Amino acid sequence: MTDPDVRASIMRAVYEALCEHGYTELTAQDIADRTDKSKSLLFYHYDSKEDILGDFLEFLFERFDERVAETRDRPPVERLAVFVDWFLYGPEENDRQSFHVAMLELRTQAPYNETFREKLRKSDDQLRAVLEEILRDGLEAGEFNEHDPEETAALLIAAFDGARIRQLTIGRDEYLEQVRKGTATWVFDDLLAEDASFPADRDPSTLPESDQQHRLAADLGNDGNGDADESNDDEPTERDRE
Amino acid sequence: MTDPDVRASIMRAVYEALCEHGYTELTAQDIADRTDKSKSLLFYHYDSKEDILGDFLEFLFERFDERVAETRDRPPVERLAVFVDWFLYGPEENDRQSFHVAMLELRTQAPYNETFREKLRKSDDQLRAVLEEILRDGLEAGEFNEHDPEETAALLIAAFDGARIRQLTIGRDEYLEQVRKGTATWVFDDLLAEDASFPADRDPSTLPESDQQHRLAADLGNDGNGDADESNDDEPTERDRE
Amino acid sequence: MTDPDVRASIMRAVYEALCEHGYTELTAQDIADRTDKSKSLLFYHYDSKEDILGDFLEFLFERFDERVAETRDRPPVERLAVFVDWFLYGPEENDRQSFHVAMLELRTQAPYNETFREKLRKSDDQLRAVLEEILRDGLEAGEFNEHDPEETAALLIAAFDGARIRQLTIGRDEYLEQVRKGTATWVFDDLLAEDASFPADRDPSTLPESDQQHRLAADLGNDGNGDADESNDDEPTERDRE
Amino acid sequence: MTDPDVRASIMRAVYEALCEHGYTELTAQDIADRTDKSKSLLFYHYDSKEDILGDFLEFLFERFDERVAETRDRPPVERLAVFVDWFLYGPEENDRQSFHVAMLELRTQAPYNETFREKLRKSDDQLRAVLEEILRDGLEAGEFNEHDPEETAALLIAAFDGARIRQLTIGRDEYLEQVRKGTATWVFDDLLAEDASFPADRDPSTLPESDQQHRLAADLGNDGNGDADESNDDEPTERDRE
DNA sequence: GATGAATGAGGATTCATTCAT
DNA sequence: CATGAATGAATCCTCATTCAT
Repeated sequence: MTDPDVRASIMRAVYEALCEHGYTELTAQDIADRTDKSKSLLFYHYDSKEDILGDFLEFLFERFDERVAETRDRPPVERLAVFVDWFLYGPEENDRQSFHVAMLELRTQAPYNETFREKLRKSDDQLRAVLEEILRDGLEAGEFNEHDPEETAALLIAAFDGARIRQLTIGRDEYLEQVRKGTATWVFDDLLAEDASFPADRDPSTLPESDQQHRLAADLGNDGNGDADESNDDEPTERDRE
Repeated sequence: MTDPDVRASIMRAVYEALCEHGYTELTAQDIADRTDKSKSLLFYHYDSKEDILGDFLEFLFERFDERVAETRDRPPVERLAVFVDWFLYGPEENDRQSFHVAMLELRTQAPYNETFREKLRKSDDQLRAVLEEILRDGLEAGEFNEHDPEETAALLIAAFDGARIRQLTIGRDEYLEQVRKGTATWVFDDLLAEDASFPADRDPSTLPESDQQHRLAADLGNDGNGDADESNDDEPTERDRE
Repeated sequence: MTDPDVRASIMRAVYEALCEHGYTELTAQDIADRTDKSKSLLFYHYDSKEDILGDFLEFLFERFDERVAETRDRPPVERLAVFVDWFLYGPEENDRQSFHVAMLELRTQAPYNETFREKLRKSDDQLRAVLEEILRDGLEAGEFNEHDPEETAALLIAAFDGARIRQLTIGRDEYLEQVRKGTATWVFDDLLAEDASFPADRDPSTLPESDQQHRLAADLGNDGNGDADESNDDEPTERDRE
Repeated sequence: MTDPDVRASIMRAVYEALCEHGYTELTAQDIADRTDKSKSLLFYHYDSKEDILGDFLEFLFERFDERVAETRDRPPVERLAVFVDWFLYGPEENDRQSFHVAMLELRTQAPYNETFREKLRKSDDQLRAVLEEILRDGLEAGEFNEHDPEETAALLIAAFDGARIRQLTIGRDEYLEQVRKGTATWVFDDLLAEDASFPADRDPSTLPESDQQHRLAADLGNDGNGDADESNDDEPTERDRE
């Protein structure tokens, strides 16, 4: 796998195929179908289907890396708010749920798959590191009250992840809002120095234009608003079955 | 499906097969193999493999129902501690990880499966109801400070679930302890009236003898320490592949 | 199989199951479902599914026998007209097509099944014998011109059967009318003595009230107008798949 | 399915499998076994077993098309005689009965199968068109007396088809001769202008060397006298059961 | 007689992966 | 590089038939 263009086109195909079929129902053919190349070629570039997905995780990780740096110059409170919104609501509110569902499926394969596990660990480490950095910066800047950044980061990430997962799997969208309010009540209100306050209600208009995942979609060469199913609410999208 | 014994034996087979193969790799044959009956019989009792798993979720739900009542007579603070320990650590510390991993796989299929979704929703509703009940009881008993039980329950469950999921998928056991401490710091310390305090460190010896999931194992007719893989730590168990 | 009531109820179940599922898709369960007894009992009374169908053919044959006698006292020309209408249009015009389609499927199994073959031969022999009898009676009565009854009977039955089959299989209803007119033109017009004439157009109102197959339905204990699909024309009924 | 050779080899395998197993008992494996390829390959080229059979009907239709043209330059009376012989007796007298039985089974599935129905209709339309053409040509050439070609064609085809079906299913070979004589008596003797006469007895020696179905066999790449069962008379061949 | 339970022997279809060209 | 063709190993599910009660 030398040619970055070929890789990019495969990665994009994987992304789209995951959105439409989910991970469990994903076939090599599904990926090839979203490429202008043949299925056989996939196995020329990769040793196995698993290998392709492994590289996809790597690809995601690389993109994430690039994006994180971009928010480094913002003040800690703002970065924290962006982080919360990004994690809890993802791109375009409920958009791309199907992709996140597929990623969730993939995550559940990590216990059985060394490669997946390793990549997801790197990703987890990095995610916590970013949040810890924000918290530490806030401490140093005197914007946050004294606390243990590591412990707090772990709690917040667990809470956000848990909320997102329940929303994605059982379609309970209200979870997101409840958990957001819960973190505001129990954590942020105490975390922020007395003069500051975490926005009680989420106001999307204050968000920076291009958040992380918009960028992911852009990187993948689509508009982040492709032909994948996006509807949601009470009835999660049925898997696309050919 | 009239005979409860037959159902029980199938449910147990499903449990064991899930532990050994995970959900994604689970075949009807795997289930039958853990029964003294033939594969065809499964389809005599159930319409499809999916149907079997659906009933398994129902079965789990029924057991859970029965167990919850048993802790009702304890004081709220104790119930809360039991709840946290049960959720975060599950039975026998790291035991039966493989089962929980499989359940996690199954949960990720809910977006594609109406039946799974519905059962998991019932389960989620009940779980939150139990925690809210504990919180409300504590408020009424004056053991807890004023707070919004619904919001708090949602936050705690999300955090516990998220921690467990990360531990299960990427094998980061320290997540559990970090999140436990985080909730103690940010939530429980404020929640409990001044004279009470949430145990800073978890001490298994103080736990009541038979917690929920020991009971599940017992219900399923095994010792909760069966032949399923149990090793964990840094390297999650590889799926048992025939 | 001693009890005639049991046999009758099974025969009726076979009839209904054939109407709804066709022969190829017919299962022992389908038959049992239309009985108030269990599937196992079928195999108590019969050695095999094939055996059941064999007895069903026998049953049909017995009914047919009884019916034929009833028209014996009519004049030959009238009997001939009834025969043609009965054969070409069956009961209630296009009704019970599904049954006849199933019987056609069954007939095609005769080459592989000694029992079926034998019963169908008996049935064929009898059918030709009846027509020959009519033709011979007409000859003797001077109502028909000189001809070879055996040869004519064979031709007519082949033509009627072929027309019916094409109508049933490819849904070309016009075949029936064309063949009826064809036989009138080429056979009946020459067959009938100069003073008589075969009705050029078929007029159902002149038919005797209860023709053969109404009786079959009645014998089977239903109204000959059950819940089986009856629609037809250009698009033959799709098989009922549970 | 681009390669015509592959298609041809599959079509031939279908033909042979149909001869040996009949339609009802035909499995994908039976077809693959008569190929030098694997069963999976069938599903690479076709979507389903049904799809294969659908294409087989199409294939037959194409062959038939080609053959019809070849007799176009003969005089109407001769074409009529060839038509009758071909239809009533098929290739090599009683040869390939098993194939025709299988086709009959397939025809009875048309009511349940849109694709089969459509192809069989095309085939039926063409068959009648050919006969009507012969009759019309004979009228124009003054070789046939005045009549309605459409009506006559329908009658003849119904009679021939009905005769063939009865012969195939119940093994009454005499039907063929009787119906042939019947048509001669009632139709052809009147149809032909006074100076001509339809051959009273069938004399195979006068038939043109290569009739239609010899050609089919040849097209299919075998000698028309393959290893399929051919015995007949009173006891139709038992289906070949593995 | 009657039945619920049980099963063996398929049978259609899928899919990751390989290979000749 | 690229691909169409090819396949082995599964996998779910069906169903006639049997059997213990």
